[in-house]
Amino acid sequence: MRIASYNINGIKARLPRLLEWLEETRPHVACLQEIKTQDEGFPASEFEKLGYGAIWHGQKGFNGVAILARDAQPVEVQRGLEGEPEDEHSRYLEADVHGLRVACIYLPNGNPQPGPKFDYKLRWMERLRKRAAQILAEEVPAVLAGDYNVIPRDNDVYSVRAMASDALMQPESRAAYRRILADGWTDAIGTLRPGGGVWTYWDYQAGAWQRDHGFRIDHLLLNPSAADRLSAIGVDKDHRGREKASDHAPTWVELRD
DNA sequence: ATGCCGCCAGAGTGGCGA
Repeated sequence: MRIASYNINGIKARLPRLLEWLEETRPHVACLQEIKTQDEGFPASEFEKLGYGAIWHGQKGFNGVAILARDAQPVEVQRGLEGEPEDEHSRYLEADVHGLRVACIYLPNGNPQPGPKFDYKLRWMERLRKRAAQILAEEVPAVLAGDYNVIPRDNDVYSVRAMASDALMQPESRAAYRRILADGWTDAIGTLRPGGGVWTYWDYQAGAWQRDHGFRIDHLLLNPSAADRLSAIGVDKDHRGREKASDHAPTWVELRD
């Protein structure tokens, strides 16, 4: 079973590319981030035509997450994270589907740092950690998939120096990420590719794609029962190189049945 | 040092977020 995470950077602008990717790769579950649409604008019928059920948590203009499932309807468990009732960003959606608990995550970027956006990022990570701990206690196979906006290690970025002051690789961001892992989550790609060099994002600017100036910020975290079933990981890198592509590439894990 | 892109308001372009 393949579970993919894909920051699509606008579902309206990306729809042909997204449908093409679904048809070509047929993931069992696809977690989408940055759909950038209100709930009314979500093109559920387009996914239905391809045999995908969906749930979504939209927002006007930016953010927004969705979970698609092949030949199944995800059963929503939670939307949003507890801890800040005034936080209206649509960044978290959780469902049961295909015998798994799946969370779709769009973690705050946090730039510029230092500043209120960075503080929000760190608070959001602690709120996520609390929810993740509750999921661990349920002991169902679980995957936390999304755009974490965290570069976990120095070998997950094309240039440490170029990104040194970025919120994505500040020590505080990395420490918060490591705390989640230390609770019992396995970073699937980090674990199967300890040497690094796997990118999931290439900026639109500065010819980053052509120069292969990328980094790894899209992660799939597995609880122990899911990690026991991990058989492969991958990045659908060729989709990043197509016309009108997202700046992220689809990133996935394969779990044994 | 800079290079892009999607979305919004509101009808040009500029602002925001990334």
